[in-house]
Amino acid sequence: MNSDDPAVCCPPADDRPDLRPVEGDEADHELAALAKAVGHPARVQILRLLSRRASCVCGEIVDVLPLAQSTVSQHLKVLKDAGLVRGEIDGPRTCYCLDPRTMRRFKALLGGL
Amino acid sequence: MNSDDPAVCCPPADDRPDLRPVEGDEADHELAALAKAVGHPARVQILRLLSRRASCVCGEIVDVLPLAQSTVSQHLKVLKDAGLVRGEIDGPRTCYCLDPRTMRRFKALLGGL
DNA sequence: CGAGTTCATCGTGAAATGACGATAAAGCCT
DNA sequence: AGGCTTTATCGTCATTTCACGATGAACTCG
Repeated sequence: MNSDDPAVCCPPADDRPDLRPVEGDEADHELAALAKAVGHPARVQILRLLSRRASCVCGEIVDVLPLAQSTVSQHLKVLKDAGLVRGEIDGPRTCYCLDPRTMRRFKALLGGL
Repeated sequence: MNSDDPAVCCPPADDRPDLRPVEGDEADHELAALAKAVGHPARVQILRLLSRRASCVCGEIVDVLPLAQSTVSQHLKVLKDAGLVRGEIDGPRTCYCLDPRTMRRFKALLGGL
């Protein structure tokens, strides 16, 4: 097997179109949930960090943010539950990256109003 | 004076460019605050309502949403404090409308990541 | 003036959020 | 195996949010 993947956690990009509507009750709740997840400065910082480094970071986030490790982990969970971020276990650590599909969806929903 | 303005509350559109950066600590907090304001289904519904009707609504929002009047007023205050919505007193009622400038800013900030 | 609207604000209680330290789980290295 | 690192989860506490009814302020109209 090719054991020389340094940080293979981010999916290889998904360009399939998203056919879900950007209006209606469903879309409203979806948008609210995504916005809520982003509605905290620390989480915005995490997202920006992940968008900068194409490569996925893990515990470096803890070093950058002025927060306790458990707090950062909580924020990562919020982002992961919202689908904005993916986490892949890589040995003893976890590798995080943006989910570009959900990011696009968020922008589309916001654009819908 | 021209007293025949039916609902003159929305500003006449502002096309001036927004020169503020879309990155950095300031932008992070700005984005978080905007997202937080949008992070509730009722508030998304209000925004959508206002984006539909070019004309500004006021207490019609209360009729549409399944919430008490005071609750709707609270949500409107959140949106207003975030700058996403403008309210103009028009006689005994208040006329609300989107602030397209802030909406654009929100989309620009989100686009920045 | 006085009654009736319309909306904002206050006070309150239940629930969610944000932060932390402590602890547990899972993997690496010698 | 044993120790070390890394991360997730738990329990807790303080704060914020959400929803409501009640009250108050401002305006219109008879």
